[in-house]
Amino acid sequence: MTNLFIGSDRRTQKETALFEAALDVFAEFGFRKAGIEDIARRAGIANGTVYLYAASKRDLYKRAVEYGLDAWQAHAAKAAEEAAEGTEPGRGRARNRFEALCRAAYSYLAAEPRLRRIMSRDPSLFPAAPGSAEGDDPFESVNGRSVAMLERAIREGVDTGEFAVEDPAAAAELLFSLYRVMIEKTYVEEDGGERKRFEAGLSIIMNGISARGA
Amino acid sequence: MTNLFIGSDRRTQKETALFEAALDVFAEFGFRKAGIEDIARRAGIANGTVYLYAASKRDLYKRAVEYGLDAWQAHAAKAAEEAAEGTEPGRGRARNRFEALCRAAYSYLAAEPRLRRIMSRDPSLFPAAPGSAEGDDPFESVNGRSVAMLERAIREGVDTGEFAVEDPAAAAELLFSLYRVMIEKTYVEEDGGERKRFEAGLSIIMNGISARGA
DNA sequence: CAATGAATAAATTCGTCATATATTCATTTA
DNA sequence: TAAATGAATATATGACGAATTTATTCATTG
Repeated sequence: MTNLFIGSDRRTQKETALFEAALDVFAEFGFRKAGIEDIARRAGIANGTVYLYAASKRDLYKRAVEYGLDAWQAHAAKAAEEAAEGTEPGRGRARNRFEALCRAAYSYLAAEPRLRRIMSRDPSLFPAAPGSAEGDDPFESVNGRSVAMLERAIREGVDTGEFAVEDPAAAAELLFSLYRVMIEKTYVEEDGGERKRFEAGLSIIMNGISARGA
Repeated sequence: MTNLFIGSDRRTQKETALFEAALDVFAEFGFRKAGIEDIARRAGIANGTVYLYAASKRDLYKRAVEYGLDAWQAHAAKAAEEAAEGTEPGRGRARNRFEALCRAAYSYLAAEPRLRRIMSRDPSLFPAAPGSAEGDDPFESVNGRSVAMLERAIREGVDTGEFAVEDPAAAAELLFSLYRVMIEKTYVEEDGGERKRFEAGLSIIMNGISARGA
């Protein structure tokens, strides 16, 4: 173990290149028609090297998508934190955090055609997609964290009196589902009205969870 | 194919029997594995008679589902009207109508496993389902009427000051989409928490569209 | 003349081979 | 000597025709 840092660093770089290439190829061709050879070439590694980072093509798909979802989530979480930082607790902080979370998540995806494409092709990526059963979500971990993030944001508002929601957990689940629809509407229709629909939806939701007196 | 629009009583009865049988079989086996012979037998008519009411198996599917959606919609519309009847305009009538509309639509589907099954099997039945494009909705007519019904209910509330919504058309579209999610969550998970999620969602929406002073 | 159901056309399944591509592993590299 | 390679191998996929099932038609019927 002469240089553990460089070793792990190189490994991470290679892994990143692999997942980026995988996202490109899976997005362009879908799971079936995507080729390991193509992915390996684009990542600048050999065919067999792929199997040092994933157990199978399916596993590579899962890891690459998880990598993409993680980046998306991290971006949204960061934006929410930054929005909350400038505000005093209770003085609209929960609203700011919640709204920033929604906006950042939405706009990040607008700039990530690969994830949109992949999710469009493969509805099973979302928990309650038709055909999937209870424990079926392959991204339970990421999606679960997203729902938890929403729930925390809502609870903060409820605690400070900014929000009035009877069941924050159920509300978070519902909003996550609603979020899926907005995404669908965005990538499926692409009629130029997405932004408007997003704003209309966000407005209703913000109003819907806000306490009357606030 | 003969004239499909001449509606004698016998024909209507036969048509109804055919569509009912078709809903049964399509729900049980899905479009592909459903057999015309099976449907005809259950409807008590001969094989060839089916083609007096539909141009093809695909057309029969479309007509049968449309028949089912029509019944669903009619039920919800009736419930909304009845709820509105007892209330003076402006004195909570819009709220009553809107809430009744949502509840009736939801509970009707809970009692109609065939429609749930069919929609579950065939996500393309809904306008913005993955894979479908702009003019792709085979049930544009029914779905369009549903959205219009929502929009009218919202506009009534806006006019009387009960609701505060910037863009009723966008809101109606959004709510219709949200409705799809509730349905998905209902028939996919069946974990006993549907009712709770429905109530949580309806509460946020009702609050979200309501005017602050109302 | 609406309705029928046997006749016909069309679609689907199944078995086989040919091709492509996912995966392994003996060898090389750094 | 652990990580990486890429040719070798196993597995999956696609193409094709025959066999079978199923959708659709239409001459006949009540």
